[in-house]
Amino acid sequence: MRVSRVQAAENRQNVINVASRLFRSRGFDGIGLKDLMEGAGLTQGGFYKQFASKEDLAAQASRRALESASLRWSTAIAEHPEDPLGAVIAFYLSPEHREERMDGCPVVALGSDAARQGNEVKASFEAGIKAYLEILGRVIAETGGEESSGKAMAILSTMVGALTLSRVVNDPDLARAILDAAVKQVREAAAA
Amino acid sequence: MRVSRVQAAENRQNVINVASRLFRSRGFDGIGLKDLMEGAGLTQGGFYKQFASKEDLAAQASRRALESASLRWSTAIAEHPEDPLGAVIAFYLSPEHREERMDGCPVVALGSDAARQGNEVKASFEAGIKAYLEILGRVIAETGGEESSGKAMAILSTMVGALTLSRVVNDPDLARAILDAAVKQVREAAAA
DNA sequence: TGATATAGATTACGAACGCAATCTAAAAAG
DNA sequence: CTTTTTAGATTGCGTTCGTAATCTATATCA
Repeated sequence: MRVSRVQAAENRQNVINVASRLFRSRGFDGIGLKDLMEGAGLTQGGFYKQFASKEDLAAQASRRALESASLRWSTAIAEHPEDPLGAVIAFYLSPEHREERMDGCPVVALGSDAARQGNEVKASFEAGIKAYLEILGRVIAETGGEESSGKAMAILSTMVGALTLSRVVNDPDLARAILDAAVKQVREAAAA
Repeated sequence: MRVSRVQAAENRQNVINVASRLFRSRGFDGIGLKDLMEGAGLTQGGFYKQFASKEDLAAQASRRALESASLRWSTAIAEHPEDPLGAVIAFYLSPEHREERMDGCPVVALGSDAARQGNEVKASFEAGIKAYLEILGRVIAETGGEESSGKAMAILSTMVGALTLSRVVNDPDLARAILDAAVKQVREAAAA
């Protein structure tokens, strides 16, 4: 059945939102177009009226996921203006974030997949990473010394790496120790 | 055709070695059993005489990849006993390693895929990560202060995260800046 | 040494699933 | 009312993992 123009646009956005979560939880190759569309309450048939290809959707879903992720950073910071860095660390390097693959950071959930994708997907990630870095750079500029750009890159690296490592080990104690070690190093690096 | 016992064992090892490289370059879901076996000069049919399932092979290939990776660390350190940390950094955080997905660090090449796999695959990663941490811990103990265990975790996080980030962006300058920033932070963290 | 059982490999097959394209019917827009 | 746009069904074709039947050279044992 057909729906109104605004409805169609709404459906399209819904597909992107659903895909941004399903890709994160199962990987780009881990879910097919059929399940993807059904997850949005539609059927596979209409897919190619909305997207050029699966990779097209992957690029758009990646952008959406990264936008929502950096929005989460901004929100956390706005809620704790007295300790912005602590606010970001508190949720990013938490055991909860470790379990929350579907709604968590797309760089960790899809990083190694994204490295194998085409330029469109990478462009989405690049934009999102730049947004992360800008936010981090502002937070650090207030706190510590200079060269906040490079420092932001190093801190983001530590955070992404720690969450990645914590997810690929079985031992929950080791996972937690890695996150804790990262918290400590990020604090020290930001203050230096 | 049937081959000798030692030949069969050799073939088996060869499949694991080939898989450890092909999985890294295309992802666990990015390559099928047919291409995997053909890459080892065999055919798809015999696969289940050697492995219980695709995930079984994934677990064994992951272990093999991580063993070869930490061997590379040890070799680099042995070649530069005067600056072991610098030796590891020099190749791990290099633009060459960024391009070299097929033979590079499996944590970066397969990290987000591995997080979605079962316990066997994760066990392989956990063992490899512990090997990384042990090597790093020894290197740091010589160089800087105490609490080398947590420090090693933080440093490994930074290295894994930086290489991951450098691979998911298109801009080569940004990729390089991220690696350089990580080099700096790792040096400082180790000396602290 | 010679007969036999069997491991290792091959081809073939099946059911499910992948992405993509085409066609249809219907509703919205003009 | 006519044109456009859309959801959805259907179809096509390749590929996926896994199983089964077959073949043959190797181990094993008499």
